[in-house]
Amino acid sequence: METRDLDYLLAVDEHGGIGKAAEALGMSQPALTKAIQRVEAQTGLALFQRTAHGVAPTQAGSLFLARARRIALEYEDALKEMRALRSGEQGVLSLGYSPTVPRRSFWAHVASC
Amino acid sequence: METRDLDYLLAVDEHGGIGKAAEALGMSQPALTKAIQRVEAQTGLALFQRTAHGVAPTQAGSLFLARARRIALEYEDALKEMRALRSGEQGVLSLGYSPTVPRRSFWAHVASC
DNA sequence: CTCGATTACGAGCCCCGTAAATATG
DNA sequence: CATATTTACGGGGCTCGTAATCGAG
Repeated sequence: METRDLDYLLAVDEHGGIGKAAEALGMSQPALTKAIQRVEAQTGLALFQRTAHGVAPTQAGSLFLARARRIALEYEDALKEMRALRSGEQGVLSLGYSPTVPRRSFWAHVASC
Repeated sequence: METRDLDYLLAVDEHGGIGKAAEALGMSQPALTKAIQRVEAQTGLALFQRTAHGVAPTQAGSLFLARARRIALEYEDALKEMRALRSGEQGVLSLGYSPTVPRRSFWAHVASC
């Protein structure tokens, strides 16, 4: 499964239709149709019910969409964290302690950072 | 990003080396090398430090691995839930209530399921 | 009638395998 | 020395676009 597929699912759910979602995603309707079918094949269940005015999540679809939202968010968070590390906004603070170092000079050193 | 890539990362971390991980994954070592580089390109950071005896996670790598573990688990959980739904082990229980239905016959009906 | 599904075709990309040479700690 | 990286080559699969047609609520 690709993270892109999660966005596809969420877009279809948001727009309530494959055609509209495809337009919003900047892709063709047949491509998105196939993408959704791909995911449904991987889960082994119909995730959307096709109606005359578009699509609506099935019960299984609702459950999977909830998980998809969660996973998509955590993936984005992971990338954000990496971006933060990259731009130096955030770092990993490591504190080492050795009994041979006087506590006073240790904290003085920390403070000077 | 593909979920497969998460497994690649975790395997490399587990085995402490790209060569060994590649063997465990049943793929070639150059392919896994490129896969890791792919992920590192997407995160914009080096996730593993190359040593003489294999590789070790960098600080950024440790952070990303933790998130990767979490996401991989949640993805598996999502698939498991779908599998459970599919095989009827689990379902979505919906209870509807209408004042016009006598409570006694309602519960009698539920019990008969 | 509206929207999704399907078909057919092809283009392009991506991932991987193999094999050998190179770099690094 | 062991391990990872790089290079070159090719195969295979997957994803998408287009265009047109079919199917169903």
